[in-house]
Amino acid sequence: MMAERRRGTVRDLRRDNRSVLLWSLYFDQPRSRQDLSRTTGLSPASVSNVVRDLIDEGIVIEAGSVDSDGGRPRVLLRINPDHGYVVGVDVGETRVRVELFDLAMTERAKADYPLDPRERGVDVVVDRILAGLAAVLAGSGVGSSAVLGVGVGVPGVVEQGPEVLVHGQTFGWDAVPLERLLRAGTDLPLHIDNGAKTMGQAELWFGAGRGAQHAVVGLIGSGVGASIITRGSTHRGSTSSAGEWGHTTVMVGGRSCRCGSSGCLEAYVGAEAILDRYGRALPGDDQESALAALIEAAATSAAAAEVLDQTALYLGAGIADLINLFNPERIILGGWAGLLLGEKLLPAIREAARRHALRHPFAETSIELCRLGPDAVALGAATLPVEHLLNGTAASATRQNRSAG
Amino acid sequence: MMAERRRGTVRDLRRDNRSVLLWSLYFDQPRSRQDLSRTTGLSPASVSNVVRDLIDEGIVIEAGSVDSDGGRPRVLLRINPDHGYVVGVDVGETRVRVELFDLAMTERAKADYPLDPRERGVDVVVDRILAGLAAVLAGSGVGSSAVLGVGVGVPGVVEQGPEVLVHGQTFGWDAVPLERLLRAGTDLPLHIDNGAKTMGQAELWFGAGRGAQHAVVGLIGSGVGASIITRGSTHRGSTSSAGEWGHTTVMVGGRSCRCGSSGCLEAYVGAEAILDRYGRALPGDDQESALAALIEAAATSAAAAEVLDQTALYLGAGIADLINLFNPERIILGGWAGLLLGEKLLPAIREAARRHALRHPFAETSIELCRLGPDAVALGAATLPVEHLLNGTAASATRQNRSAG
DNA sequence: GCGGATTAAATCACGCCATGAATTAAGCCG
DNA sequence: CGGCTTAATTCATGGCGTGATTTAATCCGC
Repeated sequence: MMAERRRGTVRDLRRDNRSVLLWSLYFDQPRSRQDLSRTTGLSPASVSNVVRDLIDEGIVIEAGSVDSDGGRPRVLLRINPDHGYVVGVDVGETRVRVELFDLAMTERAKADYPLDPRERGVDVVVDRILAGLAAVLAGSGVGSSAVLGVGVGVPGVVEQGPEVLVHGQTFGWDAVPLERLLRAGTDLPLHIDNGAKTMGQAELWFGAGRGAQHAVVGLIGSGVGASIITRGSTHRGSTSSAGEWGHTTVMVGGRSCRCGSSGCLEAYVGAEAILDRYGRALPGDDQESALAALIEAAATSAAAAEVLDQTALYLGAGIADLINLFNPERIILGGWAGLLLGEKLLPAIREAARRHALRHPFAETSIELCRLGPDAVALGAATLPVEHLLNGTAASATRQNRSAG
Repeated sequence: MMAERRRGTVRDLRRDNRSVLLWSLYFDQPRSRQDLSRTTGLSPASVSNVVRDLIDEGIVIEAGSVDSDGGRPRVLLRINPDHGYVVGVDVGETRVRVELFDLAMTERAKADYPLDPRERGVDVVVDRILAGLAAVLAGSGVGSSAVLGVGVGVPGVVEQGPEVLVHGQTFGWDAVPLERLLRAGTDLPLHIDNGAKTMGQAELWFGAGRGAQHAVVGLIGSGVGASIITRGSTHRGSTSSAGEWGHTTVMVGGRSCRCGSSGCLEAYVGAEAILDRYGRALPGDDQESALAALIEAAATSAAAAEVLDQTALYLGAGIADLINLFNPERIILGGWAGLLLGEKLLPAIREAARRHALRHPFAETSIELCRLGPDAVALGAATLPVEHLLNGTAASATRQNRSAG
């Protein structure tokens, strides 16, 4: 049942080498066999052998050749974007979004369902997801058998045990067996993860985190979360709940937080907290436009400017904590509120972080903004099945199970 | 030069399997081949083959057999404690300690040199280390060629680049090439690391952290540091300075810290800070006895009790931050001050951590005290060459270089 | 337009590996 | 002292990566 990743046999060696080649190619296309041999350390002979298999399977295709001056031209290789398709689902606080991508992560179809805050029941969300799945398949003309898997990003903690359980505080979900519930409506491989983590992975693969081994993607919306990347992959901790940056304490005995504690970072720099600290009416009927208005007002209102100054101070301290503890190469700030704040306050945030972090690790860390838009949650969710394809884990096995089941 | 860890060839596969067997055996001795086959997943045939090599090399020896009722008895295997020896060095703030162990980590010799705070120059420390090395070799009768390597735990950040550099704030060291300097006096393999990290590794291997995949070892002395273990090994970050727990901000705009920032955890729960916060004269001419006296006084003095209550509060908040960010299985509290405080305050610390951490990850985390004494820094440093032996990296290569040089 | 030079890629022979099956070793028990 | 049982080794087999060799595909100079 459990796809125990075996090691130790000579066959696993091949799978690993194959995986190394696929990863290398996926993030640097197109490339020649020679080039792959150099960067992976595998011999040209092995690259040839493995690539032949990959071409036979249709994962890799030849893509023209590069001119030479006096020798056989190098044939360029790339991942076949149409070898398979992946679906990413973003279960957000106000909507369920489903997107279908090819392997080059080009969007091929999209479906969007608003989610009434009063009806965040599991069954409603499951319905939306399955409806969206059917819609993107129909809309793109992609057959179900061509889909490698479905990634789902959800709010709350996702416990990756023998049965995947979702604990979503904001949704009132407690130990919801989302995978099992979705299984009733689809037999595609499912990958469920926390939305902040999928968004972090999207930034890591395609955004501001490209190439980083150690990074933290901080997400500021109404609340505050983070995705922590160590050694090139997302840190989950012992029960998959790592990355709760928003509830680290930056002020012992400070403002009370909706989590029940006090002095949490989220109680100062979350959008809700910022607006609450300002304490006056602002134009805009939602948090997003209200925060934009507050930032606008800071040019003329001392009170607004003061709130933003404080926000930069606390946020800088929170970032400094990440730098001191993790020593990352990069801190990437995102989320809708993070981007709004970052555009205006990034210099102030950097300065506050500098003051609160140790000199040496701070000097080695760059603080940047996310490069991908709010769709990054779905995009990141869609990378989950791709990750399995590149690793050579389960993908084909699950496919077999599926056709056998 | 650089011992690039190769992968991909069928030979590396053998090295990996060998390593798996060695690790498995090292932490669960003695065991039969059968047992090893079961727990590692390797076939009995492979275990036999690899073990034969290991016995030929002298790393593993047979150690009796287990009675059977009606079958050939299982032969028990264990690591040969005398296959080689390792040296651990603890460069502390007030002394240099050098210890020699066999592979079972039984201490075979020890040398101790006080370090005058006025003479913490690099040359003095190097002299002490080399003198201690000579002393433990002489004292144990172990020949230099039988030593697998020397681990050195130092205060400050250790940058593991092409040349190992030590940045020690308390010692006034800036980019000190300690390895190169020691190399002038010995040709043994050297492994240099931060003292908090070596101590963390000692607790992970032999103390309160045994078996944990994710843990944080928090060390409280005059200052505050930590060793963060993720996926079973120490997290170093991009420039090896990760784990600076003491300088995370628990109180924006709070007490100023010797690092130049303010509101650092260390400015509240470091021994120096605690004594400073109490602000009255205490019996005892050093921090250690003064802190003990303060804890003693808390039984009768409301002011002393108040200081300790506050300490537990801040420390609990700091621990909660670790829990929220890392979601570890265990938090292990150590350092001389950490142990003093922990003995009295552990319930209060746990309660403060509970209040500041999210419910779910807190419930999955145990908060304990270190089990090893203050010698753990040297012990942990000595595990560094053992780690290389178990991994099959460099050890033999370095040995060859040595005899060739 | 054609051979030689040049570089890329595929093929081949070899050595090494893990493994299931078969075999040998080493003890119990009646 | 033979069966019986279990541990450990040995053997034959199929895979694998690799350096050396061969084939493929281009350019260049004449």
